[in-house]
Amino acid sequence: MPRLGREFYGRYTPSVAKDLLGCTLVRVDRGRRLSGIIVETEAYRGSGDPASHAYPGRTARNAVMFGEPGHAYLYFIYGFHHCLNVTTEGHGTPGAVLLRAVEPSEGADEMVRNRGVKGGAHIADGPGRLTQALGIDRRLNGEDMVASETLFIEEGTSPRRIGRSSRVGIKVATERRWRFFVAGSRFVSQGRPSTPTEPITKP
DNA sequence: GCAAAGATCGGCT
DNA sequence: GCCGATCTTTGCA
Repeated sequence: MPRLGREFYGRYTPSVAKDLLGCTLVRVDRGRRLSGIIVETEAYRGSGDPASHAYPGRTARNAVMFGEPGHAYLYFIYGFHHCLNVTTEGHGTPGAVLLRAVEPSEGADEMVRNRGVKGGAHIADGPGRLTQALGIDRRLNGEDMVASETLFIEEGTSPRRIGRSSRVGIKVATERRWRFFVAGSRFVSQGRPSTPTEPITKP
């Protein structure tokens, strides 16, 4: 499948987050292709979104969010985990979509090894698990996912039923339901409510 | 300089 | 369900 282009990412962030469901995240690690179908995302914007890293303004860490859409924004959290985002919007408006879970596709055996846990469950259902499974860390911060040979996203088929909820792990702006997931998928990180899709309204 | 909080995970009760 | 691990970034003195 062709990969997503700049124009896909350069849109209203919650729309990008929703449209990424069903697309394939690809990581080429030491010559091997690892991939998974995106089943859960969250949208983060800038001013007006207190839950976003970009809310207080541009800093050294969040600079990528203020740049060109389609780049990887990676940060280290809780002393243990990396989180992978793709930047959105552009033209001075910060935005990023947090990739929270994928359904393992190519190279699932290596993902299990990367995770280093027993059993086949919980391979990439959570932002920290996802990056560990695919061998992604901060060295890829700023990577241009439109042109990169090692980290990019390919087109896919939009899932039939999409659920949405408040974002996970935040304490502010919980009224915004900017977490999107494939309804009924057992690969999402938590909760499988059968919430129907609603139109996305701009603030 | 220093203190505090953080878009989490895994193990244990 | 609760708790501890571990470290980066940021804000304020």
